Amino acid sequence: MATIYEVSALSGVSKSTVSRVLNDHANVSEKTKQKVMDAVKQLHYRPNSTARSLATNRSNSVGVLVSELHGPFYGDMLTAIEIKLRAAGKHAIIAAGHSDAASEIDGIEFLIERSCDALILHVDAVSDEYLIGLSKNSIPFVLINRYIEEIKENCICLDNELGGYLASKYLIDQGHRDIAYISGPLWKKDAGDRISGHKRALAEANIDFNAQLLFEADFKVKGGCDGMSYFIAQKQKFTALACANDEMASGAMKVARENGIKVPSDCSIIGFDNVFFTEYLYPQLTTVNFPIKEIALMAVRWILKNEYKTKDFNINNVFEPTIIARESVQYLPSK
Amino acid sequence: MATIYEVSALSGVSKSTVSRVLNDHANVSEKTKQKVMDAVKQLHYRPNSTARSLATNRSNSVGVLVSELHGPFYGDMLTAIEIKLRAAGKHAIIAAGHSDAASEIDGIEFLIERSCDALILHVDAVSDEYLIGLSKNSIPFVLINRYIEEIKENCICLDNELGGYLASKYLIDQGHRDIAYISGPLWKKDAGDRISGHKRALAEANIDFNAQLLFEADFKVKGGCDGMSYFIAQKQKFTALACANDEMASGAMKVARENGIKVPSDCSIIGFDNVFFTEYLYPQLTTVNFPIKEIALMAVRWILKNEYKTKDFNINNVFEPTIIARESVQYLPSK
DNA sequence: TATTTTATTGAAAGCGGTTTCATTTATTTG
DNA sequence: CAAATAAATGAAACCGCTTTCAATAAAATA
Repeated sequence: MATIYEVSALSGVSKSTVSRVLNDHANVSEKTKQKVMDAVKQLHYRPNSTARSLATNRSNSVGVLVSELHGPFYGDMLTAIEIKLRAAGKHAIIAAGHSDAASEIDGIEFLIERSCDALILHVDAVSDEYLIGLSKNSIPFVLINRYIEEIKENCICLDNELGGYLASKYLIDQGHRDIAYISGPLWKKDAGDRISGHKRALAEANIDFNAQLLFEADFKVKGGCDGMSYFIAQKQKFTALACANDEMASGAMKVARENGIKVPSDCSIIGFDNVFFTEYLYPQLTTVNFPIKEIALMAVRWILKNEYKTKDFNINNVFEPTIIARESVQYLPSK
Repeated sequence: MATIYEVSALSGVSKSTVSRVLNDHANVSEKTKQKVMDAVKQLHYRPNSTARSLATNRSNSVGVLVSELHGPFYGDMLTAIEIKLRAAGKHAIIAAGHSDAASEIDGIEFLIERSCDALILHVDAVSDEYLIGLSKNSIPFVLINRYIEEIKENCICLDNELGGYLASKYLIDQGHRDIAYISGPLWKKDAGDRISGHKRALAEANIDFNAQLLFEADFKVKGGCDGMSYFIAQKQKFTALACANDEMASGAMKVARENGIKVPSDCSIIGFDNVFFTEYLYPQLTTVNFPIKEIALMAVRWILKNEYKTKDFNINNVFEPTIIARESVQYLPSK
């Protein structure tokens, strides 16, 4: 690989000048600029990004830490991030946190050590305090899908409470009053918010919250299966089920089917997130849209604005969920 | 951030020695080693990875280029790669190629420019020649799910032909003789191999290949829908359908259902890849297992062995697919 | 035309490490 | 105990680029 020295030698100018040409500095005559560009082309020269980083104290890389790399949700998120970042000439260094505090901290430190300029974090296990502390550090970061009052400027999230509310309100509007709920792990902020919304909708319709109709699961298919099995075993009456995410909804649907419960005629089900495969379930899943792409893009804009001072983007910190009505919820005529 | 100079000053030894301690070089006395470690701890010193890269000409980062970042398939792949790489202290820089030759080349160059030490490529659009050329370059790379004779040492893949064969053979063994096939884009090597396997299975059972029962699609859900619609419109008789991947199979199942065709009683369907959600479809999809995690891990081992000379791993270049029997294929009694 | 200004350029000093080579100190060996 | 050998350390060069600062050349002003 050719270095700047060789370009300098071949073009007959100092490397300072070569550097200037390469970085579009003002005050370089057309003539020398041309000489340099010719040499660059002839030598197939490409600046060494490491050396450049060392000199500028900028790595042009942003670290992305997500709970998991697989799963329908994160894929869309990473895609959006990668496209936008690359278009800006930056790149993504990724790491997974696995929803475990130690592992998440480990991941964050790993990324910092790799001299990322900024971070995009989708973490749930790590404490608010840790993140608040991190914000006093020099490395800027955005938090996806998590709201912490003290550093709210760094948060880009969905209004999960509203999403939970909308989902249950939708069921209520369809005539349901006995609504079971499968939640995510309650120590996770988003899971907590979603169920709060659920309760608000119930309260608003004067429906008492029945703890028997709540099952705390894991946001995974397995949890949905377990939840539905639990409700069936409980012999509680319910005509609808709200799930805190689509994966659990698909698990619940599966178990319902195995137990001869028809969806939606015997039991309506609503999910949350609107991941791609909800459309291919049978029946197609009614759910709450989580505009993850938009949120991910906004996170990148935040980075571009705050770290790379690119343009003065408008940052929208909170996104609103909406209902995606499909087939898994049915109108229940009042008796 | 503290630098090596400060550690040197505080511990009272030269930075050469500090560097030695940090890199576990032999011939450093216990006493100085201790002094240095104390200073390191006191200053919360962490070596600057950029400077280190510049000096060693190693970035400890490997570039990962995949067609897409989303989709069930790539998620599993990235997860496996990230975990293994991080455990080895390396990191992944990711980029997407979007199954477009220009974009893939762009991505590869982007990664090279970012001074990755090695690359893991999952590309389909770029030509064999380009990759063969690249192999003469200095940057080592592994190719996932693609076999090119000239650089077969760099290829880690599934025996797609065998997979295609097994799928159709399985259908035939279940008594089917009128088998429709929805393939991926035929210019893609894996799609081509899979259908070759299909044809081999047909030939072996003395079934004539019927071009009317072939539909070339896009490996996406949409393609599966289109394929099934096409076959229905054609009014061709078929009792089973093999799809070149699971996403298309799910699309086909959906359209079948919408047209009152019962799966598997009216039509058996088999997929390919065994992505996570196949289990949650209704009926559960019978498919061909693509051990993507194992393949991804093997790719990392390849990199560790060939670029970082870690251990002398055994490299397995070709993996074998197996049938995962679930509910979507039914035995067809011969009349 | 002499004097300022301004536009171009180059030399050299970093950026924060690693590594070679020479030197000093500690150990062995004869 | 002197000489030879091995172990431990430091000085300085280097990795490839950016950037400050000073010097030179060109253009503008008086």
